[in-house]
Amino acid sequence: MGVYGLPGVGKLPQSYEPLKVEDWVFEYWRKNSIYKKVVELRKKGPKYYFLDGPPYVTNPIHVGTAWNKIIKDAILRYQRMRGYDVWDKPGYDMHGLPIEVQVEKQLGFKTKKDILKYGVENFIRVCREWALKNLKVQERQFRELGVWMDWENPYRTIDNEYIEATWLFLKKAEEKGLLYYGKKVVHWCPRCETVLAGHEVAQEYRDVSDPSIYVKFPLEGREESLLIWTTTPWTLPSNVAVMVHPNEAYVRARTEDGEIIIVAEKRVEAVERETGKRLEVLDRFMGMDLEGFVYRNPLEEYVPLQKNIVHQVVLSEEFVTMEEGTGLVHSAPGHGEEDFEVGVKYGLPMPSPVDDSGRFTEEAGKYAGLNVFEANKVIIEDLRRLGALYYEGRIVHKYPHCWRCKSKLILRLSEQWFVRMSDLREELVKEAENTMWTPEWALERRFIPWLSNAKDWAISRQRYWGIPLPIWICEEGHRTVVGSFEELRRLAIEMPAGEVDLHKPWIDGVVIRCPKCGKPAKRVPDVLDVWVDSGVASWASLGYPRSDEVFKELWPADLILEGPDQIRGWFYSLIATSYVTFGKAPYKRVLMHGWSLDEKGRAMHKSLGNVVYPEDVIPHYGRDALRVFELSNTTWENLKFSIKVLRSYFRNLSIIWNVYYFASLYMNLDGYDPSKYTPETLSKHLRSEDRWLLSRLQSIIKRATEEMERLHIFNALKLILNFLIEDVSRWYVKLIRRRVWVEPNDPDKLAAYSVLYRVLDASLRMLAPFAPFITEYIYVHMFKEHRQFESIHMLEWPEPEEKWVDRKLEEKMEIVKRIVEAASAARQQRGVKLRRPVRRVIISTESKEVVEAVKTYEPLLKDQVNAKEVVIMRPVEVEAIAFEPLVELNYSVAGPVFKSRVGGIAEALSRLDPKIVIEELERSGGVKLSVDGEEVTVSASMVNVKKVLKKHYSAKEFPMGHIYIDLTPTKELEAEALARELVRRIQFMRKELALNIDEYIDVEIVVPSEEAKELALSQLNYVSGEVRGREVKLTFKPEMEGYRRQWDIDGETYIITVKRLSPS
RNA sequence: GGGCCGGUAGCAUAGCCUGGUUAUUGCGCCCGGCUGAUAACCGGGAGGUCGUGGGUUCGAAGCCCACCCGGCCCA
Repeated sequence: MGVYGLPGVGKLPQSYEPLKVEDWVFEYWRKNSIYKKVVELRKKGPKYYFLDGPPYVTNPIHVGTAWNKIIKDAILRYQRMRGYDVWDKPGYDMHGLPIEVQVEKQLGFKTKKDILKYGVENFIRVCREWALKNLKVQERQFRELGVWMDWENPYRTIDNEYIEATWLFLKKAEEKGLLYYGKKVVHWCPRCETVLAGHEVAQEYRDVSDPSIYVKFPLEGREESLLIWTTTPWTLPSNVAVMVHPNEAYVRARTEDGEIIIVAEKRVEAVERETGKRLEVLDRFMGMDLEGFVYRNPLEEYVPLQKNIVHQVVLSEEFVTMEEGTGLVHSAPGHGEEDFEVGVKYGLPMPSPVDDSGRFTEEAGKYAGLNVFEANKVIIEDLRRLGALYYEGRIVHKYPHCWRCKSKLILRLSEQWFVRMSDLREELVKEAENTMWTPEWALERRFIPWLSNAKDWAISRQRYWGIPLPIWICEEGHRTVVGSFEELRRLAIEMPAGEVDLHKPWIDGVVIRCPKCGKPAKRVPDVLDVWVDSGVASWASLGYPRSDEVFKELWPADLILEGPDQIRGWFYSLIATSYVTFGKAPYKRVLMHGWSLDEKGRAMHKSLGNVVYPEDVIPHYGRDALRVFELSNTTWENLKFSIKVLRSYFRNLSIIWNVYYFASLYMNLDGYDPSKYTPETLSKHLRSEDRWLLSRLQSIIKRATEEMERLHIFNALKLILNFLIEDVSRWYVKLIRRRVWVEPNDPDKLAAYSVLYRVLDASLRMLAPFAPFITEYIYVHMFKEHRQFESIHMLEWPEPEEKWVDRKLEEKMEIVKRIVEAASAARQQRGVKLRRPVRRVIISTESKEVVEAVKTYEPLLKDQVNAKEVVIMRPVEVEAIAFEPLVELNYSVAGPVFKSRVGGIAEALSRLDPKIVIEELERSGGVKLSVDGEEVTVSASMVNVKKVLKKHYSAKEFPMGHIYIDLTPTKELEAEALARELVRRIQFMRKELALNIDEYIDVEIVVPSEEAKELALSQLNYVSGEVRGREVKLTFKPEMEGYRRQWDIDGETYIITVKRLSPS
């Protein structure tokens, strides 16, 4: 692409002010309907169905929610730049208990009865208003982040078409025989008075302190008792059995009180430890020997239902553990999931004498009317009085709570509607294996195990603000599941007047004719688990089944993308509903992102007060910095939200801004025309570093594209940022600075411009999906004139151009960088500034690569190390030039011979010219010295001859050799050094005067000495050229009027006066 | 109790799949430099039990085992 039109490059403001940039861009997008145009532009491209996971509309979004949508936005923008026609309908999850709870709180309700008093219709109206209000808040927040989705047309789970889509699922479940109404032990919230699904329960396990009691159940017709352990005394009135492990050893043991109890052998010690009571083991037998033993529940006299139950010992390998308790497990099938399974297996009775609000019913006799948790202590007291309590303690353990109202949950037998997911486990796993996940372990180690263990899905809730179950039941008990509104209309014999609203209470007014017997049928009162709502989104959001046009074209989704909580949430509910309905997974690809934590790595919680909202950071660093910070995080790892780190990304953006500002400044000044001067047209004038940068760009494009395709977007972003900052800003711009400072129309300069322009253009496009504001601003101000499009987001993601790839050149540059580093280290160790030119830099190496690299980049290297000459030598050659011999006395040999005179001899030796000493030694095997008037002869064995670096050399190692700098001073070098010092100070003063870059000045320099004057005079042309001086005078006394400053240069004082010429 | 992910300098991180010179980068700190992109930038330095312990190997940050800490999930 790239239809270049108008000449000239636009100019940017000097400093990056994110809020100004972003406000401007928002306004630009709005005024020019940019989003609509981008969508329109891609209409003909291949389809890309992205399915948005609907956020729950309770609270305003925080930086974690923001992260989710920002990742989505970056990927969608990328896909658009790749030419796809992206489906970007956002969604909102708007039903369910969380909203009901918040509304109840707002209205001051305590129980479900308050809702009935208030009126279901009114209550639902308030819930709807509440959801809509929050939707607006979230929508505004998402737009504020620069997220481009179809905000005008979101999918909402409360709309009639959407609701119908859930009906389809239930209809299919019914047709396939997967829907059933059954008794099951479920987690129940006594406050909300409804069942909760497994994934809802999972979210809220908290540490609580509960009783931990050991209870004796006397065996019928024997003297011993079974000892059981429980943390829920309130389930004892519902006990019907005790489970033991058939293949574990049990013992009869005498207690300190002389009673006999039965306990697992492996638990004896632990029980003794916890209760602090000794046990005397009498004999031992296997658990299976206990099967069928009958015992009495000590509470039977208080609890009428207990009287009709024959309590027995049953066997279970699965549920009896030797890890805790006594090895004998109290079993109440009405109040425990495992107990329930055993109850079914053995055909045990399943009392569950607890009502919806968690109070004991009449069946519980003495305890009727008591809240089960309050009943705990009453029951413990009763057991104590009856002599059945062996020990009472307390335990802190995890216990499930209601995820919305935080009440302690109870397990309770209840009749609910289920979808038989447990039958589909294997098929779901097979289907899931066909989907592609990033990271892979999320599929293999989290999702597949979850699917293989799928439980039947309790989809009914005894609540109000939800999708009413589309199930009607007639007097004969026949049930009809209605699959669409059309079908409902056909079957209805009574329908309320007014607008159709598939919520309660309107829908409850619909009476249908039973298709089986023709009798009237009424709807069951329950609503759907809200997870069904979002679960059907893959088709509901496409308007299916009311219309199948879009559905046929798009379904299944190309990508979904959510946090780890959705493995058993949405990732699951999507595939579950879809598999039941269509026998197929509704998505091809899943990207799982991490959890967002606070700076210290703790989860963000309202109660901890550590929640960060986008509004907290945007005013300081802007949206792009927030986005880039979040997008840089390894997507599937947790994001520690740190303002400090965010700030460093803001700085990165500032540097990038600076690069574009730099380019815009000079290109604009020179009227550079990027359509005329391109790397292709100036190919002959490209320097090695120009070709290097072009090659680097191709590598970056290639690798960034690969990373994007793998959904490793953080790697792509880091590559692009690093390229712009390290390669372009810190290296290339530094290299070309002098080239852009020459007068216009020099092809060498234009070549640099053409490369910089090419690189900045491609990089900006790659950065656009991540930082849409700053890139748009720069694009519109700097590049737009040469493009046919109004927005950078209408352009295409760059393609690598093979013709510019030169890996060798890139490798050679790495070597050059190492050399430059070593050279500046060598200067520094001798305190020689870079501004001071040196005679010669010698690179000592045996490596061919280094030789080639130096050859390729010689001018660059000379410039960067500021040397008159750069040469390569072999180590032996360097030795001859940069080293000189040094003769030292070998004390271990000379010491014993000369004793106390050794010090004087060493000194005398060091005063001699080493060359002569060596010659003498070679000739005669010894050298004569005169020490304190006495002549001594030092033999060859008494000295060490070494090679040391000459005084005027500094050396430093680099990975493939050594660098030697010849620092020998000369008049010319002195003069040049002084000139550069002067230039720098005059430039500084120009800057202080805020002169235009192209303005001319008069300069007067007061020099400290004749010598300095002479030096400066030889460089006067250079100085005036560099600082745009019309007239540059050297004097000994300040005379000229103007801006004056006194400077210290290497310990001498210079007074510089700068006079601005009247502006042209 | 079980599973998954993470643990690398004061802080934040790369490398781990596929073992191999002196462990990457940024922030901060110390010293120096540069200078018409400049509230930017460059060089040098200090700073590391690569969570701990064991194993495999000529060689382990990396592979294996156990444990500890953090986060998430399951029960």
